[in-house]
Amino acid sequence: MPDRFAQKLLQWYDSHGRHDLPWHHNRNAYRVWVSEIMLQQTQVTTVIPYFEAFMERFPDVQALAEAPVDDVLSHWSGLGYYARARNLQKAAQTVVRDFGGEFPQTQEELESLTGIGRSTAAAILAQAFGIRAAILDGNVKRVLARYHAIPGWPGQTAVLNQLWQRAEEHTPEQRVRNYTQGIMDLGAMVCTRSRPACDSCPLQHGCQAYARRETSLYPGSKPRKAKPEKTTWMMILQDSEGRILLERRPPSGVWGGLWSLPELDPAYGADELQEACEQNLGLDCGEPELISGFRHTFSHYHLHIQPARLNVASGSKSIADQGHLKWLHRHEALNLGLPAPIRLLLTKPEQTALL
DNA sequence: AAAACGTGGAA
DNA sequence: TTTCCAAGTTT
Repeated sequence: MPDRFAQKLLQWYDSHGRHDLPWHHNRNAYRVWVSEIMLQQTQVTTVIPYFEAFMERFPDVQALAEAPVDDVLSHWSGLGYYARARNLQKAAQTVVRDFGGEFPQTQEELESLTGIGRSTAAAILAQAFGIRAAILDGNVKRVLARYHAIPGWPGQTAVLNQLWQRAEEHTPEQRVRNYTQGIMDLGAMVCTRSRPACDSCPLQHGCQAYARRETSLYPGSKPRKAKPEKTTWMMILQDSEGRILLERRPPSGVWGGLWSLPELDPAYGADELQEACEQNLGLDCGEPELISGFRHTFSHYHLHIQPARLNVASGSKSIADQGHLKWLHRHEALNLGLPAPIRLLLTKPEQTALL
């Protein structure tokens, strides 16, 4: 019995798939690569404006490799998973230095570039070079888990291995570019997470989950865990010129590499805030003004952010623009790749007055 | 193997 | 309001 899976999918793609996304134009390995990295765990509609601006500023791998890292991060600000941006530039430098500015065309070499894993490498091979390679993103996982009624949560290695095997089986020799785009489109537009449009699905015949009317059971859901609650101080330090102090965050950890308001351990307590601030930053600070905090929810925990505003004597400018600290005016600060919640703090109308 | 890594939209 | 999860990879 011949496998009609790819054939039916390609037929559907020709009339119903997405043929007009920004990275489909002027297609080359660089544009495909950047789009694939941006699209990791990120929806298409979110990525599009970032992709356009990024390509305007960094039109090729050379431009990206040579750019200041702050420039790269600022173009990523608000997109999340900032390690992607740092890895992207590092990989660009590798491509320029080790591959003569041309992207390699093997799975192994692509995966050697930081930020490129199995699925992204395959996507680049298929999309940019038309080389047969199986992808397995969230869309494909959902389509295959349903089509073959594969039980369990894809986060489990055993489940993931079955999905990869099916992905490899179905990937055709011909038209891989359209096939990989098509199966993602099907997952995004027809085989959706909730209320899939099975009546207009080209793979309805043969779909095990549909045959049992159990599409909602696949893929299995992630076991839920309670999110830990964390607390932190965010200091708004302002000098007599109205400038605020920013610090560069360490490369690992949340908002890695971005500039943010200086953060202080909540263990200090509100009463020790001034002293702790002076001690940590080496400044003469005034009395802290506590501002009502807010809770920010991350993937794995809740963060209670407690802002505090301090006026800093302009005499204590010795640390200005040294190391990881920087005095900036508000309009300059917004262009430095500030993480979204902090940008929120700086720009929300009801909170702007704080600065 | 499991946790960490972000943000915005949908349910 | 809270949870889930979306074109995953790294540690």
